[in-house]
Amino acid sequence: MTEAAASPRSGSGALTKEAIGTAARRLFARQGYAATSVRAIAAEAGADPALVIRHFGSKERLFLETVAIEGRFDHVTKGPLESLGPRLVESLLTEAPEITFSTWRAMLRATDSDLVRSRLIAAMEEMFIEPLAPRLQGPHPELRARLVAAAISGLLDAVAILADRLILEASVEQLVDLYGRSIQALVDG
Amino acid sequence: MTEAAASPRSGSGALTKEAIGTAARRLFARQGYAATSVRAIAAEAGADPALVIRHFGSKERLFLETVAIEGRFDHVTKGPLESLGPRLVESLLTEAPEITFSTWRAMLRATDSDLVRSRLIAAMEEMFIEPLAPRLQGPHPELRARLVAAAISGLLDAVAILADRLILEASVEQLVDLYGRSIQALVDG
DNA sequence: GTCTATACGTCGATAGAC
DNA sequence: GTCTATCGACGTATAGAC
Repeated sequence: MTEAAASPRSGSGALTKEAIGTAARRLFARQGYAATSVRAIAAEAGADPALVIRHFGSKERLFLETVAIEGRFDHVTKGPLESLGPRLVESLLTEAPEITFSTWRAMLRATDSDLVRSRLIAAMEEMFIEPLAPRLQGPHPELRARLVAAAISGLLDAVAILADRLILEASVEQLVDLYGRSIQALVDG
Repeated sequence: MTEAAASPRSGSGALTKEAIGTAARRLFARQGYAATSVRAIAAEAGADPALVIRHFGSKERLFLETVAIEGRFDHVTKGPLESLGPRLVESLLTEAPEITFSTWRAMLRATDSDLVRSRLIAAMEEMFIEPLAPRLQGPHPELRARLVAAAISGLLDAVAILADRLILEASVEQLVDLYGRSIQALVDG
């Protein structure tokens, strides 16, 4: 009866690991990697700090298992090339944008870690470059695909890291039109 | 004669502060904020760890005083609008790019800190948005200026954070042509 | 197999003696 | 101005109780 937390807690076993994962996901998304301590995650999950390490090995691996990028842009990258730029921007801004933004924010800030950086690079390649590069016409298709990914990174920086008010408050239509057409120039080559 | 470091060290006073600043600049650029300890900076400068805090107040303030963005793009943003995109990209990739990249890397990863984030936002506004927004023709000039800054961020992410090999090994001419024209689409509106 | 208790080494930062 | 001693918090590890 002297417990301080609000989550499941002891008794079951594997439920604790899940509670730790949920707490970690929330805290990492809200405060980032460095500002989130293992002890804070444990407290939020109602578990002992040692259990966090016991279950996940390290704070770094907990982060990787918990803040995975799951963005699915297949339906965009497989669609018609002539409208790919605008559709990419629209998808980014309308399909669960809060999750996309907080994940980008957390991962990018944690790229001090080689493991996190590798994971982010792999995610970008899987989501954008691999599906896109083989489809692009004209010279340097892979380079152009990578520049499309760069442009996406920039938009994510603006909204998720720098929190650019004017961009955040602009209508999706405006951003799709302006930034989407800019990306389309890379797609068209 | 039992000293372990290679820099000035005690005797003078104000020279020590400068030695600490130099060491901090180098270590922050090489390893980033989180991975660089106050003790490591002190060791590199041949000074006592307590002096680092004594002279700069905190690790955070030392970072801000030492890893300032000094990028000067006035000569680009004041030049002819019809070639601004390509000239921005060329300037970014040819004028002391290592310093630009390492500074971007260090600051972006440290945006957990409100102070660092504010400083980065201010630098982006001062370098790109303020000189650009009043000059752009057509609708939503400030929004478009901010999207230009976003595109720049994306290119910096690709080379400085994700270390995209294909982009890093591409010729400046190719990148100026491809990404510069993409940015130019934002400038032209 | 979970979990608790405890500990180790390092961190940023401070207080106070030289 | 500089250094010594120390603080509380951190990530991590382990020994041993349930």
